[in-house]
Amino acid sequence: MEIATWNVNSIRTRLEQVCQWLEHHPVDYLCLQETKVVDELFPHQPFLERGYQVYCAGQKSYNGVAIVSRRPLDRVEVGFASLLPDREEFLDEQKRLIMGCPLPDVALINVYIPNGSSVGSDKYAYKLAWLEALRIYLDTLQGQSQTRIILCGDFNIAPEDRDIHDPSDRENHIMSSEPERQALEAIRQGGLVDAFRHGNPETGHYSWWDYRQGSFRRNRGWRIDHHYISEALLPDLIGCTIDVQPRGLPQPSDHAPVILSLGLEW
DNA sequence: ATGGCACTTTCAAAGTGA
Repeated sequence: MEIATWNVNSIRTRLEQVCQWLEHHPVDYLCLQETKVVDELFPHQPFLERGYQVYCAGQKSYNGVAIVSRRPLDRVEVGFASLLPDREEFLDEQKRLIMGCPLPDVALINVYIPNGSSVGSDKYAYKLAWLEALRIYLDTLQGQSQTRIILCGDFNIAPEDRDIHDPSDRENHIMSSEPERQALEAIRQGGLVDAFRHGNPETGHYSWWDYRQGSFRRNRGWRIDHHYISEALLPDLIGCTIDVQPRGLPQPSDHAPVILSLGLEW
């Protein structure tokens, strides 16, 4: 089973690149973030023609997630509300979470975690609240039925200094401040493993590069797009790789796709 | 200290991202 995550920064602008990429990398599930389109306008047809179906949860202009799938997903749900009905509704107003089950005891959760703007801002507080809700959501999901979890997406957090080209001043920087890292660590402590870091200890591997200052050419990036898997899935882990090729195309997304390979049988 | 680049939206200047 192959699963990719890719923040495409508008699915309609990136449609040709995404379809091209899928033809060379026919993954089973492609988890998209920042689709930036309402569901009625999501371009289903190009994916249907390539043997995929689309589960999407979008909004106008901002955010939006989707799972492009080669097989039907069971129990597809959008947002926190399906498991956390008492949670404040404002955390589901922005379309940032979609989940479905490839297998009865495996949940695939695709997230677009808030950026947070700057440390200490209102958006930063929203990001931390969203992360706390995600932690409770995952605990609830795991606790209910021993579901194994594949959690992927754009986390907008570099977990460690080796995930940043230049970690100086990281404490005051969005995506690397200590409260953000601790919030992600609290999620991970529910028994999740960073699939890329399992066997890739060295620095210099990134998934996002700023559009400005020739950041990609100079490999001045951040590793903020991740796959986390339940420890119970570790025996099935084959590998996790970042495909930097699309980032070098004309008019690219600022993120590269990250591919998870699992030896799971259908 | 600021902007640098790209995307979206009642079409063009502003909000957002990271």
